[in-house]
Amino acid sequence: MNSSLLDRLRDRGYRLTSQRRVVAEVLDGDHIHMTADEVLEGAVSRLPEISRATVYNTLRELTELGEILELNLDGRSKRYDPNVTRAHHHLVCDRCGLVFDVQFEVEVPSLGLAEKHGMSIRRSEIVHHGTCRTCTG
Amino acid sequence: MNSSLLDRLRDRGYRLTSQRRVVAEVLDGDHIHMTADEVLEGAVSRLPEISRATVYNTLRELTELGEILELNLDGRSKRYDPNVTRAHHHLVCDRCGLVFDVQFEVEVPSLGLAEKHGMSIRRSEIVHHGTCRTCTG
DNA sequence: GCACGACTTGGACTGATTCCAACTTTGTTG
DNA sequence: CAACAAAGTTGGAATCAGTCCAAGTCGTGC
Repeated sequence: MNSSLLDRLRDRGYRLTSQRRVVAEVLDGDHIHMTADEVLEGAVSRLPEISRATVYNTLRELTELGEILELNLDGRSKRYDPNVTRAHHHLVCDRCGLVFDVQFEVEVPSLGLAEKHGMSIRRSEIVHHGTCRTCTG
Repeated sequence: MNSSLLDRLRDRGYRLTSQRRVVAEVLDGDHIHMTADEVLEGAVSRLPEISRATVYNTLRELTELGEILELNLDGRSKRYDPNVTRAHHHLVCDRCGLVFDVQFEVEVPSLGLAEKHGMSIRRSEIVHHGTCRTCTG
């Protein structure tokens, strides 16, 4: 999954730098919703000289390519979700920012023409907001 | 609707200040999704000496009381939606931040126990991401 | 009308993210 | 394999949204 991501990058004319390799490596996994800072932290532990700017650049590129999803779940940091293939909902604790995936077999119904207001829709997401067990106390 | 919002505030022990009145007034409407800055701008035009901090305070209070919804649609500013009674989706342009309401008669299916991961869910939202006509160019 | 506590204020501060100009590296070409 | 150009990286400055705070103001109940 990860090597093929790097392949796809190269095929699209992106250079394979050690930085991109490391970021891809850090993001690998299934129920991952890391902030840019967490990605940086993981990247630094593998490649100490990597910079914050590069992590942000790479996350933007991967998002634009559709390889990861950029999530604005709470109003704090964006989170990045490498699971773009299996549709799923997100469950967010509004207090601490904790995120769970929900594999829920209900499709978001697609919109009719009138409802689209002339927009082209790229993706639809379902987010459940609440409070996690720890924060409920 | 607006006077009753002020009534509800007073009933809960909040003082009726001119600032709160003005913010409530600015937020009144049906398909409104203003940023804090836009609320401030509207408030200043009615009460020039109102401060940014007060607008933020009031928006937080109204959100906590459930009188408005706080939306994190794009990664930029939060937006505030006074329509809390009629369930609806949001349609967001990821380029310019434009928001439309979609009155769509499909409920978000509620989650089973296992899927809640021990969380208590307060609200569920559906967001459609895309590009608006202007930004598609 | 007074007093008390709730509310407001502006300016400093924080956290997240973007920008930038100089430097480095990759992939290509001869 | 050496050299080159373009793409990528860097760290630090800058921006943007939002929060915090101590001092001053004002709504409300008596």
